[in-house]
Amino acid sequence: MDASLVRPASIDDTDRRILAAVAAVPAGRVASYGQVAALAGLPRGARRVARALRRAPSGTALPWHRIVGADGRIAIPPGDRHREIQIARLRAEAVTVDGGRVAMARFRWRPDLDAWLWGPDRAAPR
DNA sequence: ACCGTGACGGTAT
DNA sequence: TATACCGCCACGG
Repeated sequence: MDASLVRPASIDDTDRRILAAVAAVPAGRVASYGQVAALAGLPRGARRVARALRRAPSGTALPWHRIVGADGRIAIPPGDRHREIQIARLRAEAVTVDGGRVAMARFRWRPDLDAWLWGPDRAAPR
């Protein structure tokens, strides 16, 4: 058997770490591509994160919509329907999106702060 | 192997 | 705050 048929080279272990990091972002908060990369152990892997999400199946349960640019911008280019989907999903979680961007000072995920406010293993507040 | 491109990011202006 | 550059990394022609 060709392992590539079961575990395509297009989705390696690095991608798995990236997806795991994305899955860790709680509802109502957002993380930047670079932040996710750092969590996945890829200091300069922001673009790698973007690639992983771009390739993820559109029906995935992954909270990919919680990932935005470091400055809060919705990074998906206009014209791609996923851009509107992301905005709608964020708003559904009470995350404000103005002028195509999220106020990072208010919605950026801070794992340490959440732990301090709510304790471990608990969803973040809005 | 070369080169353009991008769901990026940090710095300078 | 916005724009311009440039470094970075992987992909595809």
